[in-house]
Amino acid sequence: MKGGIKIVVTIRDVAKRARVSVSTASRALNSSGPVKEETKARVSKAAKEINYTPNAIARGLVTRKTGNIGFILPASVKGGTSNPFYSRVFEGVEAETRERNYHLIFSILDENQEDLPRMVKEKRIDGVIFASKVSERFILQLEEREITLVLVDHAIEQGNVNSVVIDNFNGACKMVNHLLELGHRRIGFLRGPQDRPSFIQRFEGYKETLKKAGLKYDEKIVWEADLDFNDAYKVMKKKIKTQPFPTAIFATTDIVILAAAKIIREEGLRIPEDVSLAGFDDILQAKQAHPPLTTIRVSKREMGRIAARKLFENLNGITKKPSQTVILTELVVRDSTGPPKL
Amino acid sequence: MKGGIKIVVTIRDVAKRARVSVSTASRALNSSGPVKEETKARVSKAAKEINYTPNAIARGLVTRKTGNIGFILPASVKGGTSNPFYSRVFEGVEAETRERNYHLIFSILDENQEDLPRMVKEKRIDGVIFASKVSERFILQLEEREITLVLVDHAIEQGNVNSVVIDNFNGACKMVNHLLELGHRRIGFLRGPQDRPSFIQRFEGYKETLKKAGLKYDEKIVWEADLDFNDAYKVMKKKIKTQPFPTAIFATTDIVILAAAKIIREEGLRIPEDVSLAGFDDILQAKQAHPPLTTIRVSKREMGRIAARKLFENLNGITKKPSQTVILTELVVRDSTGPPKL
DNA sequence: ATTTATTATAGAAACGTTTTCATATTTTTC
DNA sequence: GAAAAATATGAAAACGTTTCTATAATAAAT
Repeated sequence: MKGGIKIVVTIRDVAKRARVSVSTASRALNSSGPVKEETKARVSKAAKEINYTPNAIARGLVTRKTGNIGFILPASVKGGTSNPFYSRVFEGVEAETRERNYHLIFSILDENQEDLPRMVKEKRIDGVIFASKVSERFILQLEEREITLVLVDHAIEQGNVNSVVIDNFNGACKMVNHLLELGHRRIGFLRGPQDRPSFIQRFEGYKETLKKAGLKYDEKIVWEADLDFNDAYKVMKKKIKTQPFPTAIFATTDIVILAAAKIIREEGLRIPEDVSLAGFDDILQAKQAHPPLTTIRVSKREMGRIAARKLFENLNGITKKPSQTVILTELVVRDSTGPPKL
Repeated sequence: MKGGIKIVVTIRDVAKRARVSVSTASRALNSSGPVKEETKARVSKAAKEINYTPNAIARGLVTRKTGNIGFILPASVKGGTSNPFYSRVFEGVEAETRERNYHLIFSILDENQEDLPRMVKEKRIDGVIFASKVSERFILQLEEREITLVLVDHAIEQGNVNSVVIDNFNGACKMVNHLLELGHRRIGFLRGPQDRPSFIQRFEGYKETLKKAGLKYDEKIVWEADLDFNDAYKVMKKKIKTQPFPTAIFATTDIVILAAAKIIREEGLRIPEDVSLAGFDDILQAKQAHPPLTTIRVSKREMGRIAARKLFENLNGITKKPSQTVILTELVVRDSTGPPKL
């Protein structure tokens, strides 16, 4: 075995050993057609004895299924693989994929790339999960090729596309209500780039809730930051002098509020005594922070699982028409919010 | 095109259109054999016109190369996909993989699984990168199948295995020296599980440096914690009462020292005035923490890139014999360390 | 006991490439 | 200008499966 001759065990060897034809061996192994119990046993035994494993490539060629699915993350997502939100979504996808005996190809996509990723063009995958923003042109191209697609944390206006999205609007409402109940009347909002539906919705939730409470919307305390720590830090550094300063700040994202927390503490202000801070997503660090962060919990892992499940249901023809699943949120009150100073 | 008839463009179509045989078409497209400039141009043109993309599966069947590589993370790694260390390593692997036009299959491996992962058995990959701990039996099985392998953040005693490891020992020495220079004489160590070479080496670095400085090793202030936030938090909660308490604590990992920081702050102690804190790895959160963490920087992304590069060099026959690459570290002094109180 | 239906098996084609081998064409050499 | 060498092309085999079709063996029905 070690002696230089490379031995590749094929189904042909199994067939020979079990003294059946290749086709029966195949049928026996996959239970894909009639075969006598006795021979079936004989084939399985033979396969086990010579340690046979089917070659996925060869199989894929004829079945036109690869057993792989793709997970694509746009290059614009801050933090890439290390992004605390999407890495958890990915975790869910991975778990579901593994349980179903599929394999998972991961890829980062440059958005202004004209063409479909090679992954799909070369037919390496059966379906694909797309996280975050995708261009419509892209989706159209996928549809044309009849590649099953699921969007996660993003929905597309027109068209029937599978998607798993967050109930962003109500999540934001919950948080603002929480702050209102604590007695805050001057609540700032640190919003993300407004080119993504999720962030727009969160902002809408903020505005709407203020309005309902009869409070006027003050754009002096609505600031915009990119969704990474450094940028948010810079933005807050500029805005920290705003007068009158809000008694509470709510941010589109935990990351962003964490950056705010840093600068606020550096300025000698106390959280929540001087200013309450609230985030969205409930990433791991929210709980670990000091003080632990009040936030809106999103089941990121679950989102991934659901997206994957949706994909598999489509692949296996269980479902045919695309659907949108909305993930509900939960208010998690920790120590970064409290009543305002009098 | 939309009308139900599924059109699959194959090399046969290209050949027909360019009025050459399939074999010349193949040669032309891949520059894999002699073909007249003129016909080559004709073939390329034809291919472009009908929008031909080679089917990777079919190609893989004959070339016995898939163009995929695997990245495997043991299930025991805390945080899985979200682990702040390995997710960055993965990022490096991904980047390198993409640049080389390979694809990346990600998988989590249950360690006490007897058998090789399906990914390799079914020949879906050309080579594999293994992060963290791997069982020797596993490596042997891979060698037997002649699957190229690179270990990252782990080395194996016996045998010639490609690996990329950290200079853990010297990294730890640097940090302890830094603390000594600040004037600390009672330095605690929060170590990780001692079943992994990396963590043993870091611990050795700690002990050795103390010894060289003529300080005695006090096991009362050497504590062991699992490498996740919660466990470290629990451990520290128990040990916080230790008397006399160290004036500085060094931990195997940033995560662990971050957990320690939390409980220390909750106990009303100040960092670094009352106790200096130092970590290892320089994960993103180290810089973002309050106060920012003094730590040992490891180029995680670079580790991933190097590992991948090593793999590709082996796959392409550029290098034949396995080698070990040691990644050097760098002391990063931030605000969590300072001179001890008198 | 014969026909009919059912179940088992085998042979061959197909999947879309690359590669080997043989043949045809062109170029070089003497 | 013929022989030799180099270059260009095409036909067919191969990669390892699954699946289709045809035939053989068995069971059920008359």
